[in-house]
Amino acid sequence: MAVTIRDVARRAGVSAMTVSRVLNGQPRVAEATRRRVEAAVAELGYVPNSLARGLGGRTRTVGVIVPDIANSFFALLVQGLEETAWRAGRHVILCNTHGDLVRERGHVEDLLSFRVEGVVIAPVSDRSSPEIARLVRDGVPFVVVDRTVPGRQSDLVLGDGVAGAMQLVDHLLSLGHRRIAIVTEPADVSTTRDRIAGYRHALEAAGLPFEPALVVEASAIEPGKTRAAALALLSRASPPTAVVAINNVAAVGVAEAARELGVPIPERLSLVCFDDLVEASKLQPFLTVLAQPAETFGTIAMQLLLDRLGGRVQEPSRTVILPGELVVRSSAAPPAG
Amino acid sequence: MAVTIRDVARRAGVSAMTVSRVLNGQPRVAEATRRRVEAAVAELGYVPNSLARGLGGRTRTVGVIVPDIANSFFALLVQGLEETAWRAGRHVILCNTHGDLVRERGHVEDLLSFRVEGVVIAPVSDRSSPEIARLVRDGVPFVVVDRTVPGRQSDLVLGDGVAGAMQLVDHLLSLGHRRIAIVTEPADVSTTRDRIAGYRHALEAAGLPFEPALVVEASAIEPGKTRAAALALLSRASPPTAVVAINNVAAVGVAEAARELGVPIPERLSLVCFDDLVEASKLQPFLTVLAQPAETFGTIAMQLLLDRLGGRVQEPSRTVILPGELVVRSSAAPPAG
DNA sequence: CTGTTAGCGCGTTCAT
DNA sequence: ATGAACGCGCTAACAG
Repeated sequence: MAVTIRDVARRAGVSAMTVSRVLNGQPRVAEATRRRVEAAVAELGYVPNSLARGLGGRTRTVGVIVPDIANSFFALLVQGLEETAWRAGRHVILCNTHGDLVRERGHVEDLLSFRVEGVVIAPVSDRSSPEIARLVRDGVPFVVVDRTVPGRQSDLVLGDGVAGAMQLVDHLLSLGHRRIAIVTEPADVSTTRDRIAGYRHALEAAGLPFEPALVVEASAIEPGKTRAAALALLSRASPPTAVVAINNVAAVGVAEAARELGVPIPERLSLVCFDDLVEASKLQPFLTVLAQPAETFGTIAMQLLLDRLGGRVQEPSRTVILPGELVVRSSAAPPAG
Repeated sequence: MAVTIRDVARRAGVSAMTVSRVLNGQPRVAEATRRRVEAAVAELGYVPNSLARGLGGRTRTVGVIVPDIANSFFALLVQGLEETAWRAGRHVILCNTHGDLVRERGHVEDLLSFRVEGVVIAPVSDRSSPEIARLVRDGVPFVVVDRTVPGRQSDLVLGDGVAGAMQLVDHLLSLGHRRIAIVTEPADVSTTRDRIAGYRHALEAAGLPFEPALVVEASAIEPGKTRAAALALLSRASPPTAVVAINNVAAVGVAEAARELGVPIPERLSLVCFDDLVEASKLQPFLTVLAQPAETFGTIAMQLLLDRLGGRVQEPSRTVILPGELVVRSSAAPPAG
């Protein structure tokens, strides 16, 4: 069916070996022969079989595992990853876990079976550890992004959750807020813990108590949960005057709940969050955020992986912490009354 | 290095063939043998080599080519594609073209070289035709989404650009607008033409002239172009009272330009567009849009492809037109004065 | 029920 | 400068 290297060889009147040499740009081929082969390749529309190639050598393929490609943070991340991989002649096998550990495990196995040269993974949670272990065991280089996994040494690309949360909280404090809640995700994700830690630290540094009752758990996977949590939070007897949302999904949930309850933002509730909503912000600058360079997360993560594939790395592991940027818009204002 | 089927065979005291049979769940294997093999597989952490498998048979791999993964429409599309592929035991090789024909061509070749079983492509433009031809020639099944390509018969999943634009324009007309512009993209994309056609048709049906001067070309690839075009449009002596943006990117560009010029929306300019900005709309319901079921585009496109791979399709090609939904929010209002 | 043979398409020896 | 032979890991086809 498909045309093989032998078909090309026959057509050009040479051996398969010579065709292979031409294809791989090896030196010891007569110019005339090279031309004939190239002509044959073009005429036959020959495309080398990457599988056969990969069987013996490198597959020029990398795996990418993310929890939610529809989330703009991860979409941008993937964009950066794909772009960088492509520039290096690699292709990306994309795996979406939907935050499901079982699916993540399956995807790791599958990527292994495709003999990807490496993997970039934004793990589901701390419990992704066994999946990661699989990669270590098989000696497949990998880079972890956005969240860490306990007990695994690896290249890492992260945002600074502690510093970011502090900036956000400090901003709210400077506006005069004293009752600041945080709407989080499950604490088995390192990013969540870091951000909560920063939130707490900023509060305490300002001489304010850390009140566990103001830490409310939402979920990017179950949108209903976020809405319910936010609704409950805002309906309390003494609701917070400001909310730090742990990411854009949570922020959207809080905004929806506030609207539902007729609580205007920022007049009666200030709202800030991690991750910019790029399109929304251009449409109507509104949300005050700690913007993270999502696409850069991707380009750097892939670059770290490529470095390792190229064998030009001595360190056992490298960590890159990308600073976020506080972008002040109008969703946070001084508290009422 | 990696453990092979032979290692497993040795460990289980059987032949490679028997291991293969167990792995593929074939019937003619003694229960006891099966257990031993399964044990060996587990102990060795064996993962079958998909490349070797693919060399002889199916690769369980499909290619996905989109112009811009960072655009929420395509991110959702990809989400639908990946999810459906995964359910069918297939993996996705993701290719982002950035609207670049050269890159698209390269990607098609690469996907062919990986021997993907099929391809889902949102082509760059009409000029993607030769790339598509390549797929036809190699007999690789494919589905075209979101935009057509001239002269190519294939499965197709599209929105209804004509009807959608008519709904949008009718909405503006019903609000009393008579001077309605459309900010488009290059006309070598079928989707653009369809939407312009619908815009024109709705205008003429209302007895209004179609004025070429009110058709302004922007670009999702070059953001600067959109801004410049919108700026020029709104600065005219007699500017439009309403704008139909051909997609979310264009809408954002128009909103930015309006803000820059101090033109409030919807008070002095009504703005509507194709494609919802889901997060933005939940955050603050604002933009009146013709929402398209982006993720469904993906699930259906992949389903069409899988049907074809399964050989359970007789028709040479099938077309699915997905209706959009007019979602009225607050970015369009009756014209001033 | 299980093993042997052969070949998928390519690159890597080692010759010539 | 070019070619022949072998092997990568797996499975279909054919024994036994």
